Amino acid sequence: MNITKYTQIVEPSWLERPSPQVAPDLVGCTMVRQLADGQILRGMIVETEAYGPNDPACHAYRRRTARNEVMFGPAGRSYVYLIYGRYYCLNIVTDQESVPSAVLIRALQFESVPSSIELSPVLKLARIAAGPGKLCQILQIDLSLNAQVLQIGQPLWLEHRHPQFAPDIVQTTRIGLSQGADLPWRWYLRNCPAVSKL
DNA sequence: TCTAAGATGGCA
DNA sequence: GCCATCTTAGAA
Repeated sequence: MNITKYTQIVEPSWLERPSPQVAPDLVGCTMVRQLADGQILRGMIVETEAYGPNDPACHAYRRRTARNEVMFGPAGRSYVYLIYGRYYCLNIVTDQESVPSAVLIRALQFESVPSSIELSPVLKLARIAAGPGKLCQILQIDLSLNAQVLQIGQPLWLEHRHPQFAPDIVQTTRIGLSQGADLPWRWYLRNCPAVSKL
């Protein structure tokens, strides 16, 4: 089975569901980043978390603000934010318009080291995009990629997983939260070295 | 205006 | 375990 050669683009309508439904379905899908020079980077999504309405850990829990605005918009756009003044995190906006909801992409698995990346021994390939901040570094994502429509020809888009690929997905609680830590809204591919060790 | 905390990651 | 680093949102 060649997962990388299957390129069925994810349409916004497929993302118009509650984030806890979309998040596990995104595990095994491919995140695609096209740089300004045309170079394309691809990584398989191996870890996700859902955030949604009535969720105390969601950035939009209290009210609509300039930062979380895109979460209230239509599905199929990016939501990028700065965390700890140091790293960016990438989310996929989900659900119906006006319902603040998104899926955080926490880890990607690459099949080869992107040529845009400084060397890096093969030993480290498995973990070059292990973590929401690290994957944004690899994909060269910053706030300029916030609120972008995910479609081919844009800087970012998603491709469905191969129809014959049935990932072994584990469901558990989210990471790094002080509120809403009890909700089992994190999913990851079992036995994948890029997944957070928690 | 002021300030505490944050969906992190690297290093000791 | 600790800290870099700075935006955001809630409090005052």
